[in-house]
Amino acid sequence: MVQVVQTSLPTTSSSLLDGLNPPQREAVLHRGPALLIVAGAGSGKTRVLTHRIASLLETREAWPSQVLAITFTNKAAGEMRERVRQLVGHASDGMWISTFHSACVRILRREAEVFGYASGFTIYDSGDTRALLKRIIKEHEADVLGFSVANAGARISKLKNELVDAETFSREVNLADPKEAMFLTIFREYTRTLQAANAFDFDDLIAQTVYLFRAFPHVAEPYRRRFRHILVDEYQDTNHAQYALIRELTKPAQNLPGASLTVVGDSDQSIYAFRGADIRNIVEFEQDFPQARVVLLEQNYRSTQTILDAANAVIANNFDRKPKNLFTADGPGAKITGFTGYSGHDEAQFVADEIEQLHRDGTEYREVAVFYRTNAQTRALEEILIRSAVPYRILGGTKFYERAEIKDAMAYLISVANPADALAVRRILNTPKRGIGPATETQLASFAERNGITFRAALRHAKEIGFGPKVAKAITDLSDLLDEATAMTAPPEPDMAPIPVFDVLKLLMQKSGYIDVLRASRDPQDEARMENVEELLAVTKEFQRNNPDGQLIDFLTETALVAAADELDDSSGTVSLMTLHTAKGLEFKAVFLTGIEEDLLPHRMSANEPGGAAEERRLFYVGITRARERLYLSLAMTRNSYGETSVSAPSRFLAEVPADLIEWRQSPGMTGPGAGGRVAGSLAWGSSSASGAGAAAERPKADWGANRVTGRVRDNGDLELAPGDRIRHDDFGEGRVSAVTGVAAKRIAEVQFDTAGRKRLLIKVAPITKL
DNA sequence: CATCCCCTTGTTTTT
DNA sequence: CAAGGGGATG
Repeated sequence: MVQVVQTSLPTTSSSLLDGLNPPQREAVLHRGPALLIVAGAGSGKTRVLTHRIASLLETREAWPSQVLAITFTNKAAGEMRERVRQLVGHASDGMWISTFHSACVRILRREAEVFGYASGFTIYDSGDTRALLKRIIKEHEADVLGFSVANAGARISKLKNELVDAETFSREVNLADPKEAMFLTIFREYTRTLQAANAFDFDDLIAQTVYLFRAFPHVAEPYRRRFRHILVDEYQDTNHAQYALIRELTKPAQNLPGASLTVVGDSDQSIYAFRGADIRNIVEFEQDFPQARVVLLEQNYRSTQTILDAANAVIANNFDRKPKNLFTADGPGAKITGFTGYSGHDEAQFVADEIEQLHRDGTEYREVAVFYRTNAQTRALEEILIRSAVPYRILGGTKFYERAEIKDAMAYLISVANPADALAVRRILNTPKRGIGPATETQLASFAERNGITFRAALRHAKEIGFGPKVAKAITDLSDLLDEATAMTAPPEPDMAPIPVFDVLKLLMQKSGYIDVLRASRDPQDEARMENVEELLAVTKEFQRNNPDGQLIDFLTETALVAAADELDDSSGTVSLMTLHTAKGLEFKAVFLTGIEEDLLPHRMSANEPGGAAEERRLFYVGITRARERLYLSLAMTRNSYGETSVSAPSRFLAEVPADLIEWRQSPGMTGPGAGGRVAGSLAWGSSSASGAGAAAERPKADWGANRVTGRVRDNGDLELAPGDRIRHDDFGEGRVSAVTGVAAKRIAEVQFDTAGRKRLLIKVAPITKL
């Protein structure tokens, strides 16, 4: 096919192509309806995408406003915007560079009225969804049929990602099956409640946008006309709803061909099947878009060849994939370090010690990351990192916005922004305690239902319902407070500027008595809660600084859509801990992959599912390819879970890493007789590990025997230590203090142990005694 | 209506 | 081992 368009346009300047390899250049320069960039890990895809956008602008093929770029996380979006700005200056401001979810919220807020929603809708997070489902399941006693919040929620989510809503489902369901009938009831009620609350859950954001475009073509039309160039990153992780959205947006508009679509992805990094990601979206891209061009990026600019060799060898075990081989022009680099601990704590101690070694050798803490398969594994790591005085940060996990006090504060704001949201109002009804119990709540709810008004509105009628004077006053006070806050956000005079979110939240927290209750409490945990509320206030201030015109609803949108990886602060001088899933798209100089054991990686829940093991292998692959220079693989012989210690076995994936790439500090084969007793027999290895075990056997056993670590935590109060003091450590034996740094609770002793080497210990919590 | 205590229950990843 | 629910008590 002749690309007439291309030759008639000015060409992209050489500066945009400088330093790009031939396939990268092709990916920047190709013009046509559809382009698939198969980008292996670390192959410079962000560079290609940003240069492609800059090229489109430079040749005047596109206005900034015609560009829609979709990334996986807000952090990635911010990064891309920044890099585009460096290339084209403030022209980047007019582009939409965001996640699927943010883009859809933006569209929905604009168009909500078209299909019966108000623009101030609430976004329900997984916690809200859980609470709602819990209530519905309890109400219908659905638990006796085997329904749980988890399984019902997962199923609803799955259906929504397939664009099946409750009514569509009702047409295909077999009502003779009581379980199916019950599920339909749950699904319907869940949908109905969300609708009544003027709320969308995460899945709705995508699915409802698709529905909106399909049901109201005149709404879709302006978006189709506007976005002429659509670019989607991490395409391998799109689900059906997201795919459908892209299809809707790339449909021809009146007198206009469909937008040009560029997708970037790597099917070897598809790790979100559980969330509905459909690997077929990328595998069948060429059938979907018959005129598609495919460009392959295989040269890696991130990792050493050793790391790439390991990654290539592991992923080669997945069948039905297109062969792909990552390579680098840089050297082989250091070998991969392997370590087998006796326990999760022992493994964690290895990680802590090794991080300290890296740090002494000049690697900054923020260049180091520790990955794991499940959040539960953070416990042991945290304990030891604290004790070893290694500064760290956990991404994801119990997130800031999931803490009860933060959810409370947010519920106050939501009650103001979206009075239809009964869940939010009910949450704050008796928080802080004002003597309004479940009975009162039920009465309010039924009053609202009888009179066809919202729960929020029912609060204004407390006197008519006939509560006692105390209860009625409590309700009226709350209602008045919410009214006062509402008036602040939506001033009666149109030319008056709305009051900043900070002041609204402060008013709500003060007048509701929330802050007073926390302050008066003797519970030490409430002190932390107080600090969290203050931190949230600081967040609102920061928000106002970044968005001078930002409304309450914008603040709520932003906070509802923060992802784990968004929290990563590159300037922080701390080690990053995160799950393998969160690690996608990131890179670090040194990476620790922990818990490389059967039942953990691959996880036992997915090992038996069809395609499960392959996806877990991709997860391992993603982890490996995050490392630039140093990669560590560790596992433990025993692991504590649910109060019990169980024996674990090395992951099948470990044997897929060529043995000559790993230098075992302590291999699974070595943790045998004398150390782990009978356990060793169950850890028998394939032949591939034999040489690894041999190489590491040079180290004296006593050395790592001293590294066995227990999981107790203690408090030494203000034990005084000075250089020269002799101490005894429960795990490391005796040693001499060589230095003391830090102050108060953060004093750190550097100790030269007689057998266990040099360690840094947080004096307050380390299991030590002065001799 | 609030608080305390016992019991059950659950074991993956998340926008 | 944890958190969360349910029941009994103040």
